[in-house]
Amino acid sequence: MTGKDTPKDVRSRNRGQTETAILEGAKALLSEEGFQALGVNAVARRAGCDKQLIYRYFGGLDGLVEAIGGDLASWLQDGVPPVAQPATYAELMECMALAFLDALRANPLVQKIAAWELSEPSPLVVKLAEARAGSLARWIGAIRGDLLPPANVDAPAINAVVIAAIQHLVLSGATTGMFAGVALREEADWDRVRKVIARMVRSAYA
Amino acid sequence: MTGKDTPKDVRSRNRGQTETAILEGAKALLSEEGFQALGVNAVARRAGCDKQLIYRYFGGLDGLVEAIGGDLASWLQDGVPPVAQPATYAELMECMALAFLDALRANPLVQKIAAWELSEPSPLVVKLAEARAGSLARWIGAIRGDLLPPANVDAPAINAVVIAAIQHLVLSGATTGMFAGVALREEADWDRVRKVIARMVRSAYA
DNA sequence: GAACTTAATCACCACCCGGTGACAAAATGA
DNA sequence: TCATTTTGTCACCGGGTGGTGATTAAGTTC
Repeated sequence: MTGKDTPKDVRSRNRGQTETAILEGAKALLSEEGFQALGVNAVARRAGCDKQLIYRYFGGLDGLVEAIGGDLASWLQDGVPPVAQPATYAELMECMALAFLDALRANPLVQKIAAWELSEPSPLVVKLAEARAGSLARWIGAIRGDLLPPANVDAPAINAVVIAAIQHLVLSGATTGMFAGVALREEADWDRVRKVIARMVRSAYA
Repeated sequence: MTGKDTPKDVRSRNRGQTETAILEGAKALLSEEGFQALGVNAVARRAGCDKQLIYRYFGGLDGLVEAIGGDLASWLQDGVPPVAQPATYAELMECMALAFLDALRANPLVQKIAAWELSEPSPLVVKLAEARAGSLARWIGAIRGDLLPPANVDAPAINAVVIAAIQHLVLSGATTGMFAGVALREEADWDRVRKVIARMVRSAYA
């Protein structure tokens, strides 16, 4: 312990470390304040460093957002427990819809990104949209297995409608706590939604 | 024609006129550029007057947004043709859902306001949300007539899910032109969505 | 025509934003 | 020990924003 003691000071002056500090700061800021607050100055303040480093290490906000998109690739695989493989495609999609609802509800970062996509069609955010869509598609493909949808229904469209409804209800619940007169705050409210969605998915594939 | 000719000059220097110019300018700006661009300076530029007048006549942006909300009260009644009264509640809701889809798709102003609600829970925008929700509730109440939903289903929740799906698909279509791998650009794409939604509403109330 | 009210404009403020260049300090290598 | 590269900080610029007097110009009334 002659020269290289106090290892916690080593943490400073470390590029990789500040890179992750910036990235995590940006993700936290986006989660908590929304995309409106995602600026160079705000991220730098949050990460506790100078904004110049954002330009140096990420090439500006664009690159930083792209990095966030990269982290987003597997947000579904992690949180969702391995579902017991159901017998029919209808059961599978019902269970998938409910899992998606809980996963999205527990992930404010993805919520804010989804809201961002609906508000700003800038090319910057299109990258994020593609990342999220790809993650969703991969997730569905992974748990689908060899089950096939009934031949006489438009399964992709049905799934899009179901996912759209879930996404919108979760976003509305997070902001206003209501939608179309239905409360979306307590867990009982969400049980109500779960019941209806399960019923609709089942009957749509019947 | 001694003194009061050139009546087009009279249009200037008229308070009511510039009030509506400001209000219409704000609505147009919101429709075309989104809520991010809705600032005092931008509205004044658009309306062709000084921003001071916004503070004088509306008490700032808040009052102006409130005025927009007031204009929003009857956006559904106007655009929707009087529906031929159907026989069952399921038929009624199916027809209402499709009418809502077209009405929202044709109204970029309401689209932008809906996106605003999902991105910013500020009290300013809550007023707008309430105005929109009230308009929706009144519209449904007006065309419901004496039809009652089946007793064994949670009709409000089902309707909320349907409206949420429609709203989200319309917003996604307007910005990214896709959702969950399903294209939302051509009219054929929307026919696909219409078919699926009609089918799901019908089966949900069966 | 003069006094007064109202509509509209202008000039200005502090503040925050994104972005950049110059500079200090720590590590690295000879 | 000295030179070089890397990491980090600071100061500054132009420009846009929300917000507020002070001022000018057009109607209105007597």
